Amino acid sequence: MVQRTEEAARELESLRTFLRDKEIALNERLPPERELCEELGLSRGKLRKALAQLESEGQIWRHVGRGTFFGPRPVLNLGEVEFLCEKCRPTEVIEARMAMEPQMAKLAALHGTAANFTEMRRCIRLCRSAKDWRVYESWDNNFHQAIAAATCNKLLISLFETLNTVRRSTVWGQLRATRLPPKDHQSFAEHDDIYAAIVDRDAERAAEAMRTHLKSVRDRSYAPLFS
Amino acid sequence: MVQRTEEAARELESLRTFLRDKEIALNERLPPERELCEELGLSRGKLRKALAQLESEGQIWRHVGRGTFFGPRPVLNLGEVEFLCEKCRPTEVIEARMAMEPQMAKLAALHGTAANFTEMRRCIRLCRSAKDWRVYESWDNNFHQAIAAATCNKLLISLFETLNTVRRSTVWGQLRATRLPPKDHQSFAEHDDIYAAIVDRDAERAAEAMRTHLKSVRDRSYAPLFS
DNA sequence: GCCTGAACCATTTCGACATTGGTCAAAACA
DNA sequence: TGTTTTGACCAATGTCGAAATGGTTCAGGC
Repeated sequence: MVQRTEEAARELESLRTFLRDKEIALNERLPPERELCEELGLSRGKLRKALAQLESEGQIWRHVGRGTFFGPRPVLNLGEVEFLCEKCRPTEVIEARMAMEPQMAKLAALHGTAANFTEMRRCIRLCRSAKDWRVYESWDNNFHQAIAAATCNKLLISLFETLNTVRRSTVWGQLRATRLPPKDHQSFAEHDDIYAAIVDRDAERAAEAMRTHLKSVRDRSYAPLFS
Repeated sequence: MVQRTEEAARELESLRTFLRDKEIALNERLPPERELCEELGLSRGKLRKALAQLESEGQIWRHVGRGTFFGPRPVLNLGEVEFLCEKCRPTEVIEARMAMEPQMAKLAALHGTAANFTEMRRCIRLCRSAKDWRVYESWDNNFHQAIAAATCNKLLISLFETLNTVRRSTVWGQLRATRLPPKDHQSFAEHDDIYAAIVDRDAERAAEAMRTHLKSVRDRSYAPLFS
């Protein structure tokens, strides 16, 4: 039994080193499974197990007929989002978030289920334990997405996914340029406040906590521009 | 000169009667220009002039490589919107509107330009003068879209277009079933209030007026269900 | 019992070709 | 001379079939 898990771990590691060495870019498609089998000297079954592990970690995503891709799964059709990304100034993104997210926090406090709260806790926990700014960003994203899910309103969820995708692309562009520090203790406390208000079913407090958080994010993001 | 305009008018009328007699459905593609030329016995130039007139009236829309279509131009990719229309309950649509539109009214009060205000006035005027519930709905839509445009935030505008398209489809379904009266004096006054607050640059009052309007719409739409 | 390899499936991508609205210039017409 | 028609061309889109891809199943082998 130990033999088997050890072997699986080695296969997983060989896949990870492949991604690192080949310097696969974000959203880039990696070779089809059948080619990767030969390249890594694995059977397709073994390879698929390793890929499944990476997928569960959110490192890659797969789609029948399209391929396997590096990075988080895009939630929406890329065409429109690319269009929006090009046309939007970063200030527009934060303005849109400040318009939408406090209202969604309200609805999350009103309609959220226990499962939604569990997911929020998970995101907060993994946000805190992130050793890398990239992983932190990912779980921060998931936290806000979890709040959207808690509204139990499919239309709002879909709208927020679009907003979030645009946000992610612009933020990532910023991060690559400015190399922000990966850990941000202020955001941790603010996330806690938002979560507490939602679980308490206190809609107004949830909206206010979200507003405070977004203001804080905005000031931190754009303060360097004026200093 | 009179001869020529008379002739153009006759060609335009023959095209209108064609649309009526063939009972072209909403969003249906009508025959390509080259076929229509033969069918109506017009040269392509004449036909295109008549088509341009209908397009300027908003009756049809055209796109290179796709064709000419009956009805208002869809503002977004239909695939996602159709998906959302099927999956959304009407209560979700009004909930999403109550979350987004008051915030957008705020931003419209802050960032709106004179051109935006002129467009809002036009929509309000044409809303009042509408003799048909279908036309009324159309200009009501345009009014809310004008408010979105006044935020000067391309991302929010795009998000609202999606919301508005979903709303339109569900509202149209309702209307066809329940045959609501086309004129609604309460909405007229509410539109005026929203417009006045935005022009006064009073963000909070604009949001409150929008909230009042949406509550009123919600109560009128769903009151019949509980009576 | 488990792994392997191959085959098969549903979905998607890609390329070649036909179609369509937009445009222009020469021909035909008045 | 001025206008309209006609045909041709262009860029963008739809169409359709072949190839590619992830997901699944199953017989064969260790």
